[in-house]
Amino acid sequence: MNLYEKNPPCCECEEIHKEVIDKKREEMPDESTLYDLSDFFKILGDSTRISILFAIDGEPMCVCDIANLLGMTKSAVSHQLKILRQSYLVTYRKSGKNVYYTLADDHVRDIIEKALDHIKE
Amino acid sequence: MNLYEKNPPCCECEEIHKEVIDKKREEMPDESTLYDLSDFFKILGDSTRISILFAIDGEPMCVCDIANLLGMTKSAVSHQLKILRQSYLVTYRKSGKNVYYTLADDHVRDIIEKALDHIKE
DNA sequence: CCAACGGTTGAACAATTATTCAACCGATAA
DNA sequence: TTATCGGTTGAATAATTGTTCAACCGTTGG
Repeated sequence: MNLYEKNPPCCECEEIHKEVIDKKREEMPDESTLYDLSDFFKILGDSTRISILFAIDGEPMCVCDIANLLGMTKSAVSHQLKILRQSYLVTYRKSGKNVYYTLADDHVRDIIEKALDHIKE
Repeated sequence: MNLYEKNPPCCECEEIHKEVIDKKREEMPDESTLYDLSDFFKILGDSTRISILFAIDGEPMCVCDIANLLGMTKSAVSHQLKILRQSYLVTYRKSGKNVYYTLADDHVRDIIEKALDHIKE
């Protein structure tokens, strides 16, 4: 029997419980969903971005104020805001020389709230 | 007036809305909470770990089966399982030569479920 | 018009991190 | 006891990523 055909080169061990594997494979979300999910969590997985999200929750803040609040440079804040913008987690409104950022919707707040419950136990 | 005293060296801009900054500063969670939160999301921010969590949801799986299901080496899976263990997201049970992993509690499932709702819209 | 300021951006650098590789441990079966 | 197999681990490598730096854009006020 050809072992190579049974096991792809990436996996050096046998299938121990084939039925379990087959069942699980059906239940798994498709690959793109898994990537979207982890990408979403990756955005929240940075203390700077989490801090920004808390800061702009409720009343909008301009970049300069966020930078002052968090003790960071405008540049660093702006870079992170760009990532949050591209992920649709924040929205902004321009007013004169300032740009005011706030949370895009309540969805994210809920998830962060749930995670807060989790880490507090 | 001494600019340096007003603005720490890390921040090159003025405080535009001092009242807003002061108010926000009071409302912010303490720093350790922000780090714990981002650390938690960091764990979920990897497609391999998310895949593992989906795989071992419900019926427990041994490392070898997980590796086969995901097309990865035992080693890579084991490394990620260690991280998930240290974060108390998974538990395990030894049985002979095998180690069976499953979700530690329903909390994580809820958060992932909420995130799934978010990215699907 | 032009200088000043808030904000953005790209490149470079530094730090973090996921996977590979090889060696190892423990339990099982011969 | 010894060989085998599932699983773990540490070091090394490769890839990803956050911050800094410098330059730039658009708006405002002199």
